[in-house]
Amino acid sequence: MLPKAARLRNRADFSATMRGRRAARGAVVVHLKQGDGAHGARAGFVVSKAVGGAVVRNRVKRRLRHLVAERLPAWTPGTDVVVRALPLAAERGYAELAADLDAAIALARKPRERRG
RNA sequence: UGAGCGGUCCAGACGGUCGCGGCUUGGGUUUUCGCCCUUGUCGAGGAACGUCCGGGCUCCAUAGGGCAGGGUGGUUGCUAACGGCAACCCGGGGUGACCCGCGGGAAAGUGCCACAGAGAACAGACCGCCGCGGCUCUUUGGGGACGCGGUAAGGGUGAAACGGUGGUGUAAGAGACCACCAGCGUCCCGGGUGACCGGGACGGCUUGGUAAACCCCACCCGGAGCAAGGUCAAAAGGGGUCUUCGGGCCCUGCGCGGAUGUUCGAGGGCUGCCCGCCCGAGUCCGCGGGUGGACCGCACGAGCCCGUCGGCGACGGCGGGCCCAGAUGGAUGGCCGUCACCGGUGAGCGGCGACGCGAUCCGGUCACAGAACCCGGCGUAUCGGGCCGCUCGUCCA
RNA sequence: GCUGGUGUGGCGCAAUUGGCAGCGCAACCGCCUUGUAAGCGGUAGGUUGCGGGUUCGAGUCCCGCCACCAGCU
Repeated sequence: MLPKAARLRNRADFSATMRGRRAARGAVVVHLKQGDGAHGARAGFVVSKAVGGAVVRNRVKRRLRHLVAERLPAWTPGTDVVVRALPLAAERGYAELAADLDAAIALARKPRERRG
């Protein structure tokens, strides 16, 4: 899973990352912010009460942590990511969550064309 | 063999692999903090849940008195304590094993009892029954409506109608009187620690329900909560002093403004009021600012397991063994295999049949649910399974 | 961790000391209008969040749950 150093651990880091690029796919919303590279890539998770009880929330969080841990080494240092789970995530299996996460990250990384 | 009652235990198992958190062995690196590799070990529940009670612990003063307020409510025990548990008593349910009960007081007082009904709380004459009176009808037996009075045995209303049955009595009736029964009160005898139980004597013939209405009685209750509380660090500003004017050292612990106060005592603590007591030089309001970190508390405890003794039991004594989560954006997990279990499929086998057994393959691991200071309970949620004891019925011997 | 509140027709709200569960809007039907709206008349719609208990009788009183909302530290 994720060692302590690879996790976002305070409110300031979270809100900074949340202000970055956002993309949603399936059951997850990904916030991505490219930092200066002073530290390695880091990730944080937000699973609200709307997703379910404590057992469900923990299960969703653990699956997401495993998924992110597999992908984290590929990211450039300084990348901060916050993964938010939507209520739909409670019914998603491991493979489905993986697909959602990959799609959302790809979308967030792609330079978005300016609208309007 | 069918139906049921009570209790108790489990909460998929094993292996592989990749990981996470705590403690730890050895090594590397680094001025330290730390980081990396490595060794070993531990890592969710019976409800961890809801937060309905009780305690430990910490601070408030060592936790005081009275009133108010709140809680509990059969008895005897168990316990650190409880609103919990055990046994027993009483009442109710069940053929039974057994289950259910906020189960003190209604002759201390106050309140309430809608609608219906004649009358609803020191009762009450609507119908009926009975007597008397005049009137009237008459087939001369008697009938009818009316008035006055008697009557609580019958009808009807209601959740509830002021004891029940039988007799005496009477115009008809009535505890008016009598016998038995039920119930109440007082006293006595026996049993039990006690709630209470069994028996007897006497007394008015009889007193409704509601206290989860106010209330009375007995007993219990100080407040807040680990964000308790403590240690350290950091911080802005102010004052003093030295100065080579760069700054150094010491004290205080944010600054500014306002109000009030220093044995003529503010303010605070003991939740509200009174008393009593204690601390006592600050306290309150407005505006603006700083830090919002680390460690301790924090996991050896009313601890768990085994044996034995006492007790009907809850539980307790003794002996031995064991160490068993400690995170802080919050660890305890992901994937794979085998077995087991469950659901589906149903080759085939047994049987006249209903049906039973069941290869193979597919899917699932699951119900309720996640520690956050710690315990004892209660309540609630829940897929199933194992074991023990007991009851009632049926069949066979 | 602690504390308080709410739950009643589809929606918003009432209900005196416990005594027939109501009101407005909405819905449906009819009238009015050339038609619609407004207006008028009528109709239906309720496990009072759930489960127990006290009582003759519970939306109301007591106990236990469920959901939602708010506050304090």
